[in-house]
Amino acid sequence: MPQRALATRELASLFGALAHPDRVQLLEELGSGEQDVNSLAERVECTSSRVSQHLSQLKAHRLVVARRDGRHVYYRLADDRVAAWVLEGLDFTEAALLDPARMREAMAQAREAWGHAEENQAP
Amino acid sequence: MPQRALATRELASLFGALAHPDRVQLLEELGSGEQDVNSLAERVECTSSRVSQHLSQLKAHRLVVARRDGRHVYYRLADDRVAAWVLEGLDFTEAALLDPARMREAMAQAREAWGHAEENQAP
DNA sequence: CCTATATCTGCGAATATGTGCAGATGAGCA
DNA sequence: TGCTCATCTGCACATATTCGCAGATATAGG
Repeated sequence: MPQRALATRELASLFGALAHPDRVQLLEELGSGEQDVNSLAERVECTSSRVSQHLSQLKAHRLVVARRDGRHVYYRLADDRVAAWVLEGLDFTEAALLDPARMREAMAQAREAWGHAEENQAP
Repeated sequence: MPQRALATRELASLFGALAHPDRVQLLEELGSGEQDVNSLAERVECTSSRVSQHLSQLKAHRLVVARRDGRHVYYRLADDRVAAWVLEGLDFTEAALLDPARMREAMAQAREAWGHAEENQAP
């Protein structure tokens, strides 16, 4: 049954489109309503060029849709169900972070990525 | 609020762990019960070495847990809720594949990956 | 037409991920 | 102990992603 294999492959591809902190954050931001590229760029603190590229990926996977108004392009979540499903993952991750080992690991990776230390939560 | 940023980063990392067809298929296979590495290797048609590596990644993200029995290591889904959440994505993907454009694209990628043509569905 | 703003795209370098293979580890059995 | 099977790990190479930047397109207003 190639149909099932195709769906598996497609699902992995969808996960790939979500496998970047900026893109996850973009979906989070769009959860509270549509925004244009520049606003989003300020929120996630990176160039509008990169945000545009990220949004292209999300759009290619039907996660967001674009609407042009004048010189601005406003993006919003394409499908509430899919968006809810994606953001539901945040619950799992927050729960997972309650595990001290995983929390330490996540913080270590975050430090490495951000280049500075965060305040400690629990000793 | 670094807590939210950590969760975002962690969620992206989780998506990264799922962003491979073999790993998605492994979770699908484990949905019907625990299996050892060799059985899984036969199912996904790749070496046990690679399957072992994939399972390590899934285990690092608490998606599966391992149980040793003699010389065999049996893996199973770690959390039914998370597993259900992951596999719920298959519904969205299958629905997305009903879109002709995306279906063609997915089939093109699949052909490229598998190195041979599948039968056509609709002209 | 020309300029300015907003967004998108192309390109090369840095980085991450996947792959295959050789060999290590661990468990059972003679 | 030595042998074998099942699984895991380390290393080198191939491939894919990300990043920053330079420049292309699109739109509004003079």
